Amino acid sequence: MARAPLTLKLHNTLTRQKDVFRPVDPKHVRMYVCGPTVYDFAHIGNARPVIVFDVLYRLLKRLYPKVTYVRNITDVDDKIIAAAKESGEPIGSITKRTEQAFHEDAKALGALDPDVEPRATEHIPEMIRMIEALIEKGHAYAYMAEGHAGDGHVLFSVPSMPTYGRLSRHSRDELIAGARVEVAPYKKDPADFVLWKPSTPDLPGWDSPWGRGRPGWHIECSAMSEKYLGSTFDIHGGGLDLIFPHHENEIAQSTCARPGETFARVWVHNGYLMVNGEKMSKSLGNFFTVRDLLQKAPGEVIRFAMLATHYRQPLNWTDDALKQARSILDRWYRAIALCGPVAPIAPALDVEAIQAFLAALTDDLNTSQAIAEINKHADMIFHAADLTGITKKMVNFDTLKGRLLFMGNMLGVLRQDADAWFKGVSAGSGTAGEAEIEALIQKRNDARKAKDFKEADRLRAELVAKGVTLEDGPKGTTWRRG
RNA sequence: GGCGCGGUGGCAGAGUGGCCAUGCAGAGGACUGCAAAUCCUUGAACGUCGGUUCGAUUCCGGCCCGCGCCUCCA
Repeated sequence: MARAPLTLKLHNTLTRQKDVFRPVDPKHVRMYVCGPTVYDFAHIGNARPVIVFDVLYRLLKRLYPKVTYVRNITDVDDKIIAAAKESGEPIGSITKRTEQAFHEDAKALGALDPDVEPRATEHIPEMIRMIEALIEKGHAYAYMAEGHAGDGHVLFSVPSMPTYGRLSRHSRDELIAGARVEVAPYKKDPADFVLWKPSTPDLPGWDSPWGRGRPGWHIECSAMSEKYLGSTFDIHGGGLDLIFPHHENEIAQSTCARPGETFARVWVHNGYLMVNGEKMSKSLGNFFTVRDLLQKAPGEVIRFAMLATHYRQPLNWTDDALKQARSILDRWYRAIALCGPVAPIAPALDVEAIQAFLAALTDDLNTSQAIAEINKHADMIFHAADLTGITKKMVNFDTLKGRLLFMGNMLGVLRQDADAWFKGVSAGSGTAGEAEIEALIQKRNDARKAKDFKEADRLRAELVAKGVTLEDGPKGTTWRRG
């Protein structure tokens, strides 16, 4: 069979269209994604990019020999300071605890670890050096006026960069016209933004040429992406809401500090997570955390619900979406179980089912289409399992199973044993012990043998009440939770 | 005010200039003591008004509706 070439296409926010992805170095693809600010538990809006870029990471690893994925931890920020002030908990304790919680959540959602996870506080010298380079090149200025408000600020000079605003398609003039904030007196231009700000003795701070202070919000990503990926790299990702000002300002910092470099070539942004038709965000207060959700559903179900919608579409989070995610995963696990305990065979990638699946994923990460392809393949297994006699003997179930697992794993699901999936105690399932369940089933089967169907149905009802569903098959009775 | 996104069958949600999404739910049948699962069959959609076209849900324009960014946010 002719193997169709797999060309990855990604929607690039810079061009606002799907472009063929051409890495700077096809032997080594480099990607940076904005990670969490560690001051509070991750909500599911934060979880979306974690999952989306994890799928992209898995796909890139499949397509290229080497991938370096960097996701930062922002552990110095005014929101963290505010949280510490409010609760009285020391900053170091908040950031450490929250970072750990984030890692637990990411793991529960089936996300692979990034290759590098740099912390902002461990890269202050790199940031200071980049700010110095910007000042040298006339793209930044320090406001030094001892005793005056604003002393010790360093600002990026937006008018010094003619192409400022290309990513978000805002001109400097538009920004100023639409501005709803007062212009700080230490800014030369209303659009200028902070690279470095002074810290009072009670606040986290580092010595710098401009006195004791801390970095502005955007500089860490410029400094850390450069350190680990170089001044020009392939993909920069994050949520839609980071396009402006965060990513716009990163571009300004990085390209002005390193003339001739491109910084990120492709910008990939995931859409918002909505709840009741409104964007979910911490500032609106209409959010729930990944931890809360993990009490209601297994991480795999949450992850799947996230992938059922294309990553650039807004995703309205509902209980029903979770229910649907679970039922599709049930179907797939059922197909796996039907294949039997055979060892799955790693699939040839050029078979049609896999080609169609990969074609969907490489088309700007069309996970919805990819899921449809897996459904078709699951159907094939169900059909095959319904065959009888010689035609059934001709079916190679370990190959079919191998393909299904391959596709599932590309999406980061189907990670467990089918038996564990159906019988394991998980979030949202019943907790009756297996021995107790097996005993009731035995009693029911005795009743069935004695044709005491009234008693058999009573026992079934008892099991249903415990969250157990029975399936009587030719090989006996099997059960599952849910 | 400026910039931008979206409106697909009962629900969720892809996609396409002419034929199929996919899943759930629904209807009928097979199987089953009854179920569950599976199989077979099946109905159902492209906000609105114009334009381009042999033909538009798909391209273009107006309108209506919803949402977002311009300020901290994934």
